[in-house]
Amino acid sequence: METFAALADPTRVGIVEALAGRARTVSEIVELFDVSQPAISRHLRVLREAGLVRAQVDGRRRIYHLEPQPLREIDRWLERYRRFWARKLRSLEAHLEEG
Amino acid sequence: METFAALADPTRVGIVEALAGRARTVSEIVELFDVSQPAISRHLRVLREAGLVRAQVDGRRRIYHLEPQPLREIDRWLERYRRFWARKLRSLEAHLEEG
DNA sequence: TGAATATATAACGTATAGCGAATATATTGA
DNA sequence: TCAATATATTCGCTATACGTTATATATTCA
Repeated sequence: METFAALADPTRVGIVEALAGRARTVSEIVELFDVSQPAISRHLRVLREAGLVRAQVDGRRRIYHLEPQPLREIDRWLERYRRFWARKLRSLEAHLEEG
Repeated sequence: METFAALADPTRVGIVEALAGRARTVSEIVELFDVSQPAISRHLRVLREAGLVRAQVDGRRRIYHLEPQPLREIDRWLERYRRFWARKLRSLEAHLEEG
């Protein structure tokens, strides 16, 4: 899953979180982080290639939007593991009742 | 989230998936992939440090188990984004009805 | 005890990631 | 048209990731 690699960098996770609030231009995103504009553009490229964001061209600006599909795929991947923590919770409960 | 970085490598995702079936020794895991035993041990270390697996010592063997907690944190992180794809689905439905 | 087994670590090479500075490419507006 | 603005790309650097081979550390068992 390329999505995990795209989210492996904390700045990129921050960008995704910022775009969850609302769409933003590159300049707006640059203001949020303590890295240069080229570095942000590179992060945006990685996110774009992973399908996590989309750029809407508006004159000389690019308005970046969140694309939830890859996150949804992670959600589906996690399905298999939900029973694991359900089991953990049950055994924790059993332990508490017993103690 | 360190978990994303731990899952950024396909071999490590494969190990997590294998351990979802059942706990396994290092040798068993090595058999599943086309990389050397030291490479697997390194991947296991990354997964261990991210809290995704736990090693139970059994003589000279280590039995690796899945630890679901970090995956559960991803699940909770995704919570915020669920409304995004719900919205997308609604607008898709609206589009279909209209068309 | 000593050979075999299971796993981890060390050492080293190469590829890739991430950064800033400089530069290229559009686009806007005076 | 030309300067300013917005963004992307290139370049060069350093750090880190991942792989293999070699080796270290336990542990088992004949």
